[in-house]
Amino acid sequence: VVPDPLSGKATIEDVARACGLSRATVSRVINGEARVKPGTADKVKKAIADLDYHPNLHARALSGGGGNTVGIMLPGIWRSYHSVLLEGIEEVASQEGYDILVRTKNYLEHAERLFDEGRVEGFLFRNIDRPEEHMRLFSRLARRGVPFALIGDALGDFPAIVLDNVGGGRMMALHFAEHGFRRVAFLSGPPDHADSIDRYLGFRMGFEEGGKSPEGIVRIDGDYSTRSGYDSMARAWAEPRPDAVFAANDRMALGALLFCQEKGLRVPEDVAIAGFDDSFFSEYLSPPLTTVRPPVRVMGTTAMRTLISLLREPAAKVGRIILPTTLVLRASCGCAFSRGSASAFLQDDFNGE
Amino acid sequence: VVPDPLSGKATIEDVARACGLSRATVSRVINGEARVKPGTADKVKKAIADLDYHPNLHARALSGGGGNTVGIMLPGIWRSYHSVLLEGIEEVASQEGYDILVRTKNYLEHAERLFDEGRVEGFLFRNIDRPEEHMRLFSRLARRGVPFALIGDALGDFPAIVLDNVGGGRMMALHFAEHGFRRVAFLSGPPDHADSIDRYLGFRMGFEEGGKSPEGIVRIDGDYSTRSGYDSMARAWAEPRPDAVFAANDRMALGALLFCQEKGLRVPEDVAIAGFDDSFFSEYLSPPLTTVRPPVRVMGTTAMRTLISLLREPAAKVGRIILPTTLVLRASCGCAFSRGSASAFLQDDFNGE
DNA sequence: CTGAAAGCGCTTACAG
DNA sequence: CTGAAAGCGCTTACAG
Repeated sequence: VVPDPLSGKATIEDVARACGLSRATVSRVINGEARVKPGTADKVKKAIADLDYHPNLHARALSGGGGNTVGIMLPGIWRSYHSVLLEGIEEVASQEGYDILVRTKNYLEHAERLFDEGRVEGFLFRNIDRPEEHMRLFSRLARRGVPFALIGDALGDFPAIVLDNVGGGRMMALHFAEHGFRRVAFLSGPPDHADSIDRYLGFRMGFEEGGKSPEGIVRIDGDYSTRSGYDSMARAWAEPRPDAVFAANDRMALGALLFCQEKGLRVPEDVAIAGFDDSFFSEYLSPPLTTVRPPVRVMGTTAMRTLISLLREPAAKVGRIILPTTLVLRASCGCAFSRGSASAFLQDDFNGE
Repeated sequence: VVPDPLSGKATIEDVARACGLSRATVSRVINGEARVKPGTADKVKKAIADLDYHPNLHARALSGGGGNTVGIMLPGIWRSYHSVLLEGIEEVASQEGYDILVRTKNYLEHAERLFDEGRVEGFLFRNIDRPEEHMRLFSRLARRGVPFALIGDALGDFPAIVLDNVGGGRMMALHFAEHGFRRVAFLSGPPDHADSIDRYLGFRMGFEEGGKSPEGIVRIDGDYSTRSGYDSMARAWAEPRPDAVFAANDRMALGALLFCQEKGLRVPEDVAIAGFDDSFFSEYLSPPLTTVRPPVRVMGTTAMRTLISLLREPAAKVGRIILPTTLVLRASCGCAFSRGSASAFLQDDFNGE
């Protein structure tokens, strides 16, 4: 009675017939309902295996079963960061029986449609720019009761998985203090950007905690770009010279590094430099960049877990979940790892690309 | 008559009622069928807009409309490569009205289920390892008539979008010849790996074409790993010394570079080095690595176009599509770009991470 | 514990 | 050009 697997797929009707039961009973077995006689369930399971039966998603979803699909909206530019995030998300999704629909472009225009069409039941957003437009979308979704969570940047008070920026800044300051740096420049992002502000606050806090006077800190506003890191470094490099520079992100740290290269300043001998993000390029710079690493993969798993709990309990109140960062010490702060990456590459059989 | 958008979604029935027509007619308008009176169509469209109606995917798919979703199966380790690929794929998918289901892990086990459940109608695979298992899966899918295409590595004679490895090797050889290199080492991947073989063949071809004797080429087999690049370079660095080294991939080129660093050899003064892939780290090495760049984004768009044509015409015969590569000249081959990346970073407002 | 039946929201011959 | 009706493959009260 095994049907030709080539000719169409088996349906629940085929299974029911094969074991002499009704579709309803088969359905109950599939969905793991309690009230089915064990012997009956076994017969059904056998028939399912024999026929290589797979319940049709669309029929299930149509009749109220739910599509078990979520939309993951990522901006395209995140590259490796976004791949790691996706891995974390997928790991949890897979465990919980969800599939993932991904969009990296124009998701602002498509998100609602995906939901309206019944294609996805909820969303994870990694929003980074255009806060007003995101805010509008999120408000609409919230009003309609669509489950979603944000990754990375909080906006409004929607459920969000964010970084402990204060803690990251603090750790870096404590490390700077250990190195004995007294005069430091903080190359800030946009002065009104929450992440940058928190990194700065944490940095001040840690610096004092490390026994240094916060008077030794100069803050220079920028805009996160490599260019602005370069420019801010140029401004920072005035009398009295800083011992070290902490940039609000790695791109700005790279800009600062380029300035030093151009001026013939040695890093870390003349000035130490550190960043934030542990961007993919940071370990390849010369010297390799000391930085703060976000727990990217964990952000993914946490976000997906949060979304799933929201899917199951839409009324649940979820606020902000704050994830701790890690200090990554490389040569640019003066730690003796200079070009040590070489041996690491060889040992791990470095999996570049 | 505008229903509260909060309370459930409008159905085709709502639209039909709103304009006093039948569901069939509304359906025809939605699907752009010809035989509908223009005036009627307009009324329907207005009602659709008024009610903010979106056809339910599952109902559509169930009644034969097709789910317009494809599965993209990528190995997790590709990082930035895989993001760019996805962008290309998504661009075309979006234009053609398809959505994308992504899996980066365990897709070998899940691919068939995704199809069996009706979740996806076809696949794009970026397979890189375990050829036997992939081969088994692909054969089964082909037997069942499931549309799919491979990206990057061809396997069997399934539809595949591949790189012009011969052409890439040839371009590098021609460039080496211009530099006047006469003795060169080719650091090969596994001796039976098609990509590596083609890169080698192209290289020989180009070297001769450039007026140099292929006798000057030494080939050393490896396995693509950084470690093996290091070891092969150690073997290559024997009398008579090579002027230049071409590695079958950037990871091996990195290994070669590490060997040189350790031995105090200057690159490119003592020996030039080039790779293949333009891996994300290649431009950050010191010196930045000369390499061959695959058209990653175009591979994505081409793959998706191919899949869509297969979806529409399952019987169509699609073979291998070979895409050209680009030579990327940086400092490691002796071109005067030494550390020139700096200015490039600043000009483009380098979008790292 | 099990089954008959209604219904999910569409599409598509079949009539007219 | 348009509509009534069947059907896609499930789930889920409702009976028993």
